[in-house]
Amino acid sequence: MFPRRWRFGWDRHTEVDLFTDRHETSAQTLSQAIRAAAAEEPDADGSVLFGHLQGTVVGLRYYTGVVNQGEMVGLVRQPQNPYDSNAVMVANIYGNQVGHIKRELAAAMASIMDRNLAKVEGVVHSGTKNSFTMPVMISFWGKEENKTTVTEIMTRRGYKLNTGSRPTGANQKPNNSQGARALASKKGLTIALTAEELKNAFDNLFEGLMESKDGEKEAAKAVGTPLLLHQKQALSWMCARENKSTLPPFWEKRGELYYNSLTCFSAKEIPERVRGGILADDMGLGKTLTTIALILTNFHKGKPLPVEKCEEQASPVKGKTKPPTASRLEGSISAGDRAGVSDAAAGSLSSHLPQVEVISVDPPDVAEIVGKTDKSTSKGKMKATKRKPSKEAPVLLEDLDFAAALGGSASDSGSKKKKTATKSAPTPSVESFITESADDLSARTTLIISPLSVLSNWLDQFEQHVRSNVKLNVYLYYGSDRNRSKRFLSSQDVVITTYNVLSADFGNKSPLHEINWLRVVLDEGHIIRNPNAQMSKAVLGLKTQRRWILSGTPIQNSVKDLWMLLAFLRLKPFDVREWWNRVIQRPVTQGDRDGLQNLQTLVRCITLRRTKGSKVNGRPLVCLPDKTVCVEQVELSQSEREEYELARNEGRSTISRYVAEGTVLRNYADVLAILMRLRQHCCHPDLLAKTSADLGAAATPAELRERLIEKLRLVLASGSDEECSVCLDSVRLPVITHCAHVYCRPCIAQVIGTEQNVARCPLCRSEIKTNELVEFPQEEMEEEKSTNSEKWRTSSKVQALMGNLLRVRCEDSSIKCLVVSQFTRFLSILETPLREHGFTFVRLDGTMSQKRRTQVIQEFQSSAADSPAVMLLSLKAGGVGLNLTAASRVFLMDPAWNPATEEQCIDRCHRLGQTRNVVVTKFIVKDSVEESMVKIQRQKQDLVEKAFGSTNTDRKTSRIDDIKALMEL
DNA sequence: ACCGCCGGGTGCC
DNA sequence: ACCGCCGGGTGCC
Repeated sequence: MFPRRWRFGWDRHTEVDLFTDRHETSAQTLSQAIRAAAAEEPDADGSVLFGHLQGTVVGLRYYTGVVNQGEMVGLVRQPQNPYDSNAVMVANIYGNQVGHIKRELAAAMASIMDRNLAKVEGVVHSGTKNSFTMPVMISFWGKEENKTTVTEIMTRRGYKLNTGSRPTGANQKPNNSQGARALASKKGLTIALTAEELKNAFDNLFEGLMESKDGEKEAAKAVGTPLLLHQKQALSWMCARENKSTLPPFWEKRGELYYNSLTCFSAKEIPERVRGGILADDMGLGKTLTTIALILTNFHKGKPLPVEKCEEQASPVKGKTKPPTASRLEGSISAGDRAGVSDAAAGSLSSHLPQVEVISVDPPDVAEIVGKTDKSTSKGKMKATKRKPSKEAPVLLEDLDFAAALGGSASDSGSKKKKTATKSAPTPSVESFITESADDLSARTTLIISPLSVLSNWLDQFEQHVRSNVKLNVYLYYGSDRNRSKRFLSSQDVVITTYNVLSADFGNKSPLHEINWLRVVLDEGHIIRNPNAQMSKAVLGLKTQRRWILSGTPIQNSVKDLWMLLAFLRLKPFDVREWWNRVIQRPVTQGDRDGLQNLQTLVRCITLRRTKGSKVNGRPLVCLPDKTVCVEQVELSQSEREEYELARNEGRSTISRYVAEGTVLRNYADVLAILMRLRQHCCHPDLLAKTSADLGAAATPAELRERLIEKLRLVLASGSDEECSVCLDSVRLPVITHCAHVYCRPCIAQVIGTEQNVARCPLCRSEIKTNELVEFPQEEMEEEKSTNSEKWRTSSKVQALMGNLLRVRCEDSSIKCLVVSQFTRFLSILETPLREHGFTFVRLDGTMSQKRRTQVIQEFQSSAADSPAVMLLSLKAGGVGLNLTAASRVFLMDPAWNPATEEQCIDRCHRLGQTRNVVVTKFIVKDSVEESMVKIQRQKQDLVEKAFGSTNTDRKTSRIDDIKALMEL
């Protein structure tokens, strides 16, 4: 009798769940259980298929979960099951239980699952209509080293793992490479992608994800800054993603059911929509502004956020001073403001005047509600909790935005005619609406989570882009005295905090995790890519209706990075790691084209990305001012020329000897040093001092090596831009091999890694080992800056630069200049004449701390009268993101091997935000190695443009050719 | 009759 | 479950 009674208990339990909250509790608890199990989900990477076997799902009649033909099911251990501690539950995608695995098999599986020896997965191919049992295909995946153990365990219990090819996924599609190849031969289908193709596919995954049909949308009136065309498109897209109830990718309606074509799962209820997405525009295209516009434009039901308007225009919002009237709100609002964020921002936050008036853009019902709730809360601020949907919801077609929202598409650009709105708003289909009942209209607040470093930027941008007469409640949730009142926070329009604060609060009665947000925005969302990080968990724990990720670089390393983003967006069913792994990650990493195709579809559906180069209707998103590049030939003085020729002849004879011997590559370090010396001669004689270590005759090969490496250290430490012959780009994280060749560490590591036996240097075929690679700081600290002005002397190139700088200053003293060199010591030399001629300047090189860099850039970018006019910039300093738009003249003091490096540098000022025409001057010494370098640069560019097909060997010989050409041999 | 066989009751873990 | 298994009813051909 006992078991029977217990079964009643179990049944009653589920029944109670069904009664109380069908869609929440029962499904939720199970899916939570699965989610919890999935948290331990091992990485699918590197797992191999051990084999598969047919099993049986029993007890179907006790559960409500149904499955379709070909549907993937989850196999979840149930150690607490009172009948059998080995129990394995079978559940569908939504976490609804389907049944159990038959006892004996479950026992075998349990011993494997509990010891984490394999990940066990199920697919149901037939018998889905059965009432009592159904067959299930069970496959075992895990680390290679566990394969025999797993096979043994199963064999011991009488289960044989089949290893032949078989359908692994839904739809009987092969998603492992063997299967794919086997099929390929039969059906002429695709074969697995190569690693190369895969990498390219990732790189391009996010490219060009502009949904062309989305039209544009004007921002609400409260947005003071006019949006650019592409920003209106983004706004339109974002509003549509928040308002329209399009099914998530791979879901389709089949009769009464919603069906997922990848997992073959179907459900009666509409899958939870992703209300939000990834805005992955390039930096500088205005993600922040677009987001601010979204907040103000798309409140509930597609209407603008009800904002109060200040009667008086008195508040000097743009100023840095705190308005005197701020006192009332100050106490509550600015509690955390001062924790290190700019005064200007804090000023704006508390600058709202008490006298308020509802802006009339809102339909009457909303206005009324605002009026009512106004007094119900403290101090005249709006509170949203009492807000309720108005039943009648009068449709005001005068409200273009709203009409557009009704029509399910945004307004045409510029078509402001009311009749357009009326016409283009056909009877809205139920489909295109938010299910209003499911909407919590009481949610008001947008929570923005950002890295600390850009926190102040948000505040600045709110201030800059929100009309100064609009009272937007923005609260900075930061600092030890931050206001943790839920009531207070959820009455704000916007709450901004950092990832660190969020994760510090998490699990600690965090108010942020109890509030029902209207919208959560993750700025630089790619930083939450590690699902195990506390930060990520804290982000996933937030309750919100709409979710956005802003990121210029959504994928940093691999597909894996994407999961966290999809999980945050709650993209069903991939927010559960198992489905993501099974349907996307594993197929993709194994090179399955369908998997990649699915991934692309997935990403495409939720992402908008435009790059600086993107075009809309054939026109670039943003028009940059002109850029002119000119070369200025520099003639060496007689004494300089003599010194140069001396060095050249010496070097030439050495190198021609190497060429004759065919040992150029073996003596590469020496060759580079010779070239370096010549290049330094072209700039300034004093550059040579430290790099002229004499090679001399070395006693032992080891000693020789030592010296070669030392020589290379000097070459690289001087800031020279050298090329890695693996990636053919400028070396990044340079390392020197024992044979004295320079590569990027990742590049050479890959070369060594892919070699089965002994790895050989790509340049000279010497044996190389990882532990023999010599590393050094990217740019070594300059030796004491003893370029004392007494011994200081000029050079032709210095003269040429100074002439230009003086001329520019004479013509227009507001023009700022970048002076760029590969040689940081050259920059030091240049400081003397700059000072002499009264130029204010700053310097940016690789040795500076991140903090100092930002400081310098800020100083330089300032438009203040006493801000620096010149920046001395080391060619490789800073990343690509550097913004130096204050400058409009660029002087490239010396040519780089890699023209792309120069381009990158120029792009730091010729980019979004540049208002002036940019003039670039390259100084090239006539009849010198520099001229030859320019020639080679051009050839390289041609090569790159003609074909990517040049192999490594081609490049190696061309490197020798380069050197011969440089020395005119 | 301490068996075989029949047929009804019953059924996940 | 159109099964297997259990256990009661039954019993030559």
